[in-house]
Amino acid sequence: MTQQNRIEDGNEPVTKEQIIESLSNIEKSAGLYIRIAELKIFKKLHQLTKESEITEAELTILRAIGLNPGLRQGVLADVLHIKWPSMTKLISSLELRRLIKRVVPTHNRRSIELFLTDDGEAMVEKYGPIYKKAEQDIFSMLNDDEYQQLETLLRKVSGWVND
Amino acid sequence: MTQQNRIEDGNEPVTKEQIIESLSNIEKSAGLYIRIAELKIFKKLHQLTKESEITEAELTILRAIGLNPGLRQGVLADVLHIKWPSMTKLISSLELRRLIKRVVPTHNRRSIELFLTDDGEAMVEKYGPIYKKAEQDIFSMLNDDEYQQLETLLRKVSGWVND
DNA sequence: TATTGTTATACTCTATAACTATA
DNA sequence: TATAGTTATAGAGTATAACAATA
Repeated sequence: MTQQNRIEDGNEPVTKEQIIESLSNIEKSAGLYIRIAELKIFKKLHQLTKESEITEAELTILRAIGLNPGLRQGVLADVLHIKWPSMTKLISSLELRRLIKRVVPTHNRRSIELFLTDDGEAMVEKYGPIYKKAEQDIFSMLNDDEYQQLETLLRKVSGWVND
Repeated sequence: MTQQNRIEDGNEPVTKEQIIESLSNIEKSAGLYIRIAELKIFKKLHQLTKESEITEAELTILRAIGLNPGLRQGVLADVLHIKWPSMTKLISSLELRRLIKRVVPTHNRRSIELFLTDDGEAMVEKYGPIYKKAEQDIFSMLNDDEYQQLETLLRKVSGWVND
């Protein structure tokens, strides 16, 4: 807070472009780009989230359950890199809103299987396309080929290489 | 985390691989992959951060200042998609630790220019390679060509296309 | 004893808005 | 009035550990 030595007048100010240019030149920095890209996506989605009844994370969970009825939440948490306590909260909230139901199977009463309710399915139907459109906007600067490449590379990096 | 293979009465349990497979089939989902990749990176870096005197975000800021002496923090905040109040905290912390100095130029006393101290430069020298090594690990499943492609594509997505 | 999930707590991040000061 | 940065406060997200119930 204390003022310091006022030296060197007449410096040209550093512009955004110069910073980007210089940071880009730090050897390998895909990690930095991923972070920036993620922040951009997050901003966009956050905007959407404020206007909708559901977040993108919740929608992903609903989709996963819809595609895999009977899914256990622990398994889903591991796949999506979400900690169990966080998943508990998310699932509880979704259940409160009647979007999913929990079923305790008789053969193993310590696990809980998840299913979509009709409302849950309707939610996926409704917001799926909206979030898809948002994603298309985010990646609109890539052509189809490039998008495909990016997807493939990111799948490798994320460890989701099941082909 | 590893056992899933007990196939019990009627419905077989859903495995991680099945979830990944099914989620992968949701048409366009690079956003999801970016998030997962980011989480992986974050985990790795967090590990490093706990053991070092500086976080990756701080190191990026130091690097940016080192490469652009006289940088203003508002400009840097915008480039890195960090809000001003957050940047204020980060910068204050770095100043307290004597890694940077703030200089108020005489020609515009409401702006503040940033410079690295010798300690700051030493910090970049010390931890730069460590974080670089971590990044190489994270992307080790890509060959050089693939890494290059990924970097180029992500730069486009992040809006850092200055070429 | 190991698995599956929950609760409680604390800590980091970030967002927002109101504020100071300079121009 | 606009710009540059700060402070204050509150909210979301996540981590950790301790806990309960089932196997």
